[in-house]
Amino acid sequence: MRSPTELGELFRSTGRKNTAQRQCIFELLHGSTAHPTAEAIFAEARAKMPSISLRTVYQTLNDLASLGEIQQLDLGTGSFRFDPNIDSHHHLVCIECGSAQDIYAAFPEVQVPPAVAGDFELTSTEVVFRGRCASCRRP
Amino acid sequence: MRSPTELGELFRSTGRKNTAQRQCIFELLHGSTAHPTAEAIFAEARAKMPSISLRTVYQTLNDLASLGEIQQLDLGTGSFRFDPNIDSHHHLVCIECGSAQDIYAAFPEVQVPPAVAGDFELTSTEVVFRGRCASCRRP
DNA sequence: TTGTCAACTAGCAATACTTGTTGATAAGGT
DNA sequence: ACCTTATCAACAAGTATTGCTAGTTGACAA
Ligand SMILES: [Mn+2]
Ligand SMILES: [Mn+2]
Ligand SMILES: [Zn+2]
Ligand SMILES: [Zn+2]
Repeated sequence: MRSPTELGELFRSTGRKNTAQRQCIFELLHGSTAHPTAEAIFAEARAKMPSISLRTVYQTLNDLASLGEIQQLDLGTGSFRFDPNIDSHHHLVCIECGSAQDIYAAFPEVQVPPAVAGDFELTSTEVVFRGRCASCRRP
Repeated sequence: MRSPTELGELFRSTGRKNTAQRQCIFELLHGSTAHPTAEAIFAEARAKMPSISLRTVYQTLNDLASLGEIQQLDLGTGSFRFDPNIDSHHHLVCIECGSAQDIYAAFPEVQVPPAVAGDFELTSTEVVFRGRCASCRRP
């Protein structure tokens, strides 16, 4: 995703408002690699802006996602994860603590078998590796 | 998963009871390839047993899953899908109607990159293809 | 700078899916 | 047939997300 300043301009140019709450969320997301949930972002935002509401966090995340600035991922951990990395990539997810990390690898062999592919209009291919992360293995 | 009769015996031998409601659910799942939700199974079961409760359906599905007779899949469609096919396989999911079909293909090239693999204990690798199915394409 | 107005915020209600609880019931070993 | 206890059905509660609304605020133009 773009810088907080650029996102402010993007929001204004699309008829949205560039509010302090939104800037706060932009800054938290920028450069984050933790794949936070809405609740996690809410907790961080609240530390800087105690009055911010969870509803505003969801609203802003949804706006960013529909503008294509972040990805909303369902990694099977019970709630959506938000990812400022919009490149095509895959994920490694800990089944114990839910932590997720990027896997940058193209898997060109992963294709829908020809027998099925004809009738189906493919839009995305997701690979999720699951297991236990280093810190969950050493207790 | 095994036949409804065998599942009845399995339930009894694991200290569970083989009730009419459970047999009904076993029969609905047996040979099904639709990856139904709990609600879908509830609707079908209710047609045959009007008094069955949704709670009982969830209970039985959870029992089957913990016995390893079915898989509980999160395909990102909002609710769990239940799969009597317990072989290792992947899925093709329609983003419009939510229909899911099996993809039987081994992707041996799909591996966690070595730089990451060392610290991570891998338990499963899931591939989900998303797009629009044949009937959703022709309106 | 200031006025105008649509968009936004916060708080709370509602929804969707799943699990917890409980008195009554019925399966299954003896 | 009896007794024990898992299960049943109904309802309540929990979790994640979205809907609603009255008051507030940012953006744009005069
Ligand atoms: Mn990512
Ligand atoms: Mn399947
Ligand atoms: Zn972990
Ligand atoms: Zn479809």
